[in-house]
Amino acid sequence: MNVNLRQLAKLLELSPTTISRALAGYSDVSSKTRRRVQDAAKKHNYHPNPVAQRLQKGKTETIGIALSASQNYFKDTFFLDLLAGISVSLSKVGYDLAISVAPDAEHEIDSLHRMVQGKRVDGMILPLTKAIDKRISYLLDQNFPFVLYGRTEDPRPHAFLDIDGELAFREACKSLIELGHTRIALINGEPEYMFPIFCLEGYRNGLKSGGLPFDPELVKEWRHQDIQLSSFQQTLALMKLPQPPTAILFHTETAAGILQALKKINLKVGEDISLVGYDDLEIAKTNIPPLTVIRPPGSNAGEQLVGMLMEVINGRSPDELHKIWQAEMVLRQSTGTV
Amino acid sequence: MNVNLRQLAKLLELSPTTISRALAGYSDVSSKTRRRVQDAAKKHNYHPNPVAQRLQKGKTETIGIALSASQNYFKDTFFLDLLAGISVSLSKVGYDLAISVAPDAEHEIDSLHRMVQGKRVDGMILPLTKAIDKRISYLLDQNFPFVLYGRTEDPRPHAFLDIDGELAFREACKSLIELGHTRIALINGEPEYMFPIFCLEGYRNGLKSGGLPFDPELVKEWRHQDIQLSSFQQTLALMKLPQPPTAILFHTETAAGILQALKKINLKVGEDISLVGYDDLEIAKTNIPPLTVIRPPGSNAGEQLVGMLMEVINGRSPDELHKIWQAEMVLRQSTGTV
DNA sequence: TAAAAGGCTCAAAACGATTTGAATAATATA
DNA sequence: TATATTATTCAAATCGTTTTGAGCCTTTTA
Repeated sequence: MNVNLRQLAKLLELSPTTISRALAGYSDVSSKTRRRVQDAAKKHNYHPNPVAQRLQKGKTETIGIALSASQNYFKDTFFLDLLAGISVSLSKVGYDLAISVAPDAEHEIDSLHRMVQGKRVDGMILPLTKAIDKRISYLLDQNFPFVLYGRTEDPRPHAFLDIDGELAFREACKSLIELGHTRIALINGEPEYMFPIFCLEGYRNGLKSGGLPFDPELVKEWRHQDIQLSSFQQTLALMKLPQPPTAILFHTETAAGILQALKKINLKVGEDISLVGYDDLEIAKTNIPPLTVIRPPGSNAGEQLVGMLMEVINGRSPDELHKIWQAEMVLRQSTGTV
Repeated sequence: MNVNLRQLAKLLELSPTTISRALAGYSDVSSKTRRRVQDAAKKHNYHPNPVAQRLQKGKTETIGIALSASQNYFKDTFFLDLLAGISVSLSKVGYDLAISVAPDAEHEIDSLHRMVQGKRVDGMILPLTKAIDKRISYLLDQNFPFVLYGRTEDPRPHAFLDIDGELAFREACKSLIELGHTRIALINGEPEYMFPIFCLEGYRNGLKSGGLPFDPELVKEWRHQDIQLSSFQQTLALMKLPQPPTAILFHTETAAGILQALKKINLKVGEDISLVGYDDLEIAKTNIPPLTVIRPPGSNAGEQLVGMLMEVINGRSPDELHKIWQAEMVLRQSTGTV
């Protein structure tokens, strides 16, 4: 059905060289010939075979994303939106997206290795970074192009895009202090991941700038194996303290558990207790009352990551490829004065 | 760093042919030579370049999965588990998984087309099937290998794996009838998708076998753009009926909205009203009370799909490649007698 | 008018594997 | 001993592109 380069060349009584160069836009093809080639290509539905192109160019024109099924805190649309952004940006530059999902944390490196060592991709995108992340050290050791969505503690230069969690939680904390809150709790993610580390830092800085003491009792963690259950339990634990908090900072993926706990002990959100979540998931908008959140700039992270990765692949030094985006507060009815 | 076939051949003073055949396990290589080749391959970290193999073999050794970002009802772990199953099974047979996420429904076909027409994959896996599905007709028109996770109305033969939604909802309905319920509601997905169609059918059959009339007022639909909001509203609408239901069948992804609505009107789950959800998501286990659900056989769907697709790719007629799996009921505390 | 400069086009050599068909060496058969 | 078999190995062709380096016409320039 589909013609290849040689056949098209024969049809037009031209050499494969000329066809290839005409379609690739080289200036040493006369515009008459180019037109003729383009028309014929369209008519006969000619598309260069990507596998052959890859072999010749020595590039796979594929980038990889490695996930672990245990990282199940990709909630709601977040993950698919990111993937869509990456996917669309890649197809614009003719690249494919290969995805490898390890069944568990132990196989993370194996699947990375398969992609990298097996020359299946030209570069990698890594979301959900940890402070100490084997995947990242592996890629750095191999000197393989990659870009992180998130940060890590490895000091070697590398490209990354991240949301400023410190700023986000600092500002959220400040705004609660301005409303008069003095007992502000944080229900944080696991400190194994990098993002919660910044959240905690922002929270502490916010307290400090408002002249409030840091009370370790007011900081709890949820587990990502059972997000809702752990956040439910931690909320109950917080409210049982001798001096319970009047406001809670948290990650919106835990909202269902937190809200359930507050309901159980009959606390009215926005009146008895103030809530500020990070990330503007559906639950934040549809809950009654709707939740005040910190909204990360969402839609074009994928595009940005792809752009940065392309630069790394093309040899740009990753030292310069750092981006930190700011989130903004969206005030709704879950916050109020004390 | 990495050697290629020719270099390894030179190193061993053998021809590339012999190396290739030795590693591929041909019987016409002496076992002495084979051993020597294998050792050298390991020592020099030789891996055949997959791109070159693909060109020569005329296969991409890649299979594709096409999603749309608007299909945001991949909830929780369901999607990543499926992907993990697919990913692991594919890597066992040396295949890669290419993923393409269209930014919206309009671009679904474009991204499919890019994979198929551009010869980027050998076959496709399509989840979330619709009754009338452009993607499926496209693939059938092109006579391109694929397997569905779900069913469709297109009568042309094709391979699929599905969960028996009719049976699931029929049994759930029956069990509620046995508990004495006579007003049983269904909050269903959009009938554009195939699965809800079967759910409705099972619901009707369940009612019929229990001798109950079908009341259209008791059937509502949620929208997948705003799952929780729409299910919340539909639940309220149901309970405002002159004769409100005493039990609700639904899809567990809508549980948050439904539970919120019931709480708003102060109905006690498991006492004032019985609930049965389809799918055993985290919320079903952590809710108070935990929800009775219909649990689909989850873990190895990906493996099954890959196996079926490989058969289709290898020329097996898709007529025989149909699998329908049964779900089982898990009784918890959200169901009770009237 | 001869030489230099452009404009176009193409043959051949990659890219890195697999496969086909033939050649060689070793062994068995007549 | 000569011939047929069998066991190994390899040279060359192939997959479908891109790129390099020439080559042939025209057109300018001196």
